[in-house]
Amino acid sequence: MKFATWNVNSIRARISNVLSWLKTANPDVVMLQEIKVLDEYFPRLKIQELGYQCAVHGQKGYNGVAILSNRGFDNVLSCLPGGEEEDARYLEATIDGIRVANIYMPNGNPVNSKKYVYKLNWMKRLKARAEELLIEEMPVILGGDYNVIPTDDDVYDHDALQGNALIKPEIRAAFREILWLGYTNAFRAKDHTKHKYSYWDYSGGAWQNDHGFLIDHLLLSPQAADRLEDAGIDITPRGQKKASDHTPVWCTLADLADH
DNA sequence: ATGTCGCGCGATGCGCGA
Repeated sequence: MKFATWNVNSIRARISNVLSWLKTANPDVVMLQEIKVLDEYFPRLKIQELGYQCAVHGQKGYNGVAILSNRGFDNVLSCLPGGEEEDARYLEATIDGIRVANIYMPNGNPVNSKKYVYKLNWMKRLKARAEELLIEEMPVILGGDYNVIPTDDDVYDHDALQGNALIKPEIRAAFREILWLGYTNAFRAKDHTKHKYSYWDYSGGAWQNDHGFLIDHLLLSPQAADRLEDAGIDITPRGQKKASDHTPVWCTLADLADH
């Protein structure tokens, strides 16, 4: 069973790229971030034509998350518990016995602003939810755009990002706190190659020069990690016309029947 | 020749967020 996370930077601007990638990559579940659209304008039909159902938590102009599934959904939850819902950044559903949480973490820049405090608080709430999800001992995937570069080897030049919320030690520490609950970073469990990225800025020739960051992650609970078969980053969509600035990160879990 | 993109607003550019 193949899972992917992809910040598409507007689903309406990216629909051709997304449909094309679904056909090529054939994922079972896709977590989309920054769909930037109200639920009623989400291009459901085109996606349904490829055999996916859509759970959507949209917002006008900014943010917004959706989950695509070719195996349906149960128990959809569209707010991260433990605080006021300010933005559409969270969506959770059960798919084939796996609890899937789609995360669009606040960016947090500039530091020492309300936005930075908001990010730290959001991370605390996510940690609490991540801990709660472990209690039932079902497989859990926390996937999405974390806006966290976990180590200096996950960015082309950490000096260039000094003072940026994506690499702040306390942000990294908050990310590690979630991992230490017992979650495994799927990509890093399968690939230790340094300087592998999921995001390249549109400006300054970042893509052409491979000046990227690794900020999109799939975190697996122990029961999900036990079923991890493979994981990777599919950089092809980033090189295509009218690309998102992010590219899909994916993993495959063994089906229960094969396990 | 140029070099970021997408959005809303409500205009045919600008400011914002990323």
